[in-house]
Amino acid sequence: MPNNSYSGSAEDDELIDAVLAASRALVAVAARSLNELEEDVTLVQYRVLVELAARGPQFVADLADILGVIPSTATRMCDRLLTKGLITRKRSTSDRRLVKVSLTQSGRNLISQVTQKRREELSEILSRISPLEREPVLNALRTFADAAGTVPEQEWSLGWRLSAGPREESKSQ
Amino acid sequence: MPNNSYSGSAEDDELIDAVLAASRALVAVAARSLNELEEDVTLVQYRVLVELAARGPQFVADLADILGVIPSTATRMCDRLLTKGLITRKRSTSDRRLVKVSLTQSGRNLISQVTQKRREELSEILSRISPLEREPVLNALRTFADAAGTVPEQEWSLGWRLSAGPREESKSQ
DNA sequence: TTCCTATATTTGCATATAGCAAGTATATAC
DNA sequence: GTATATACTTGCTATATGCAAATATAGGAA
Repeated sequence: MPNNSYSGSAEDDELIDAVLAASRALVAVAARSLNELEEDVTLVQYRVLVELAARGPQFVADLADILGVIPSTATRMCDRLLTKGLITRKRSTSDRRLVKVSLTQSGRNLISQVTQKRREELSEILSRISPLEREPVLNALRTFADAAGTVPEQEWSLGWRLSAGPREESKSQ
Repeated sequence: MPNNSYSGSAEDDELIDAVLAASRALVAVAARSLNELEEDVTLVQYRVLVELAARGPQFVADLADILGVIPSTATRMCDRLLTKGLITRKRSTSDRRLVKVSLTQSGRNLISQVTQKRREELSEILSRISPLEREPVLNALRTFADAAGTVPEQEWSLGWRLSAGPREESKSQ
């Protein structure tokens, strides 16, 4: 073993599988929470709302940066959210080139509903982990995230999309 | 604390953040590994190749099931991968309705390259976790994944897409 | 055999997502 | 006051996706 840095192999694969499985589960949770609404929103659109909720109103270019997409994509994302009444667009008076994007009350409501649903589902999952293990699990996840977390925000454009197609009223799946 | 089942709140959010951060990091790793190839493949397309590599040649309908999409989507995914020379399509002689999809050598090579790159990056990350913690971290991730793992494969269509747009030769990011 | 039905895949159509390039409006610098 | 830079939008193209309809084939019934 010439390398002084860790260079596992089978263990790497196990780690990949473990994190992917965890992430998969979480995405599924988010997706289910979203699907249970009447409002028809994709996961990508939902993330836009989440960022607006977390950071407050943003200009289009900033929003694009946050999402890791180019401005034109952000513009069109906003077009769709505007149509759905989840955001508003307002041109700045001080600099009329800027357009500020804000959540509507409807958008905020949607966030709360999804958050609530997700919290319930998460509790479900956590209740299946023995109380003694909860804290260690959480710490371990943080340790991993920290070690890996040197990742610029841009780089995850992300891995959210569950359905890009037209509405899926039917929840046929 | 009236509830007998766990019903954390701030902790739920921390857990969500931890897992999402971890998953984000991993997706970024996969994406970087993919971007460093000359071959121009999206993460969604890559996943098709991965499943074919793991399970061997598949019929279109089975592939669709595995990926959690409807058959028409699988067909068109195959169209694109065929164009790129990464898979072959062959109509079954015993039942001429069936089409078997297989990896080409080129497709297999791509998988190995990405796997190699990913392994290197993962080792990078693991080397930043103290050796003593590695095992616990891995176990914790598995514990979480197991607890959450009641998720039907279909439900994660997944959360892979990093770029759906046209090629990104420029790697400008 | 012929016809009906079930199955496997493909194709047409619509929408969302995404990048690039060109266009528009506005601000700032010289 | 013109040139340049900035912020956003629009046109174009490609990927990803679902639904519905079309196509081809298989299998069973009359």
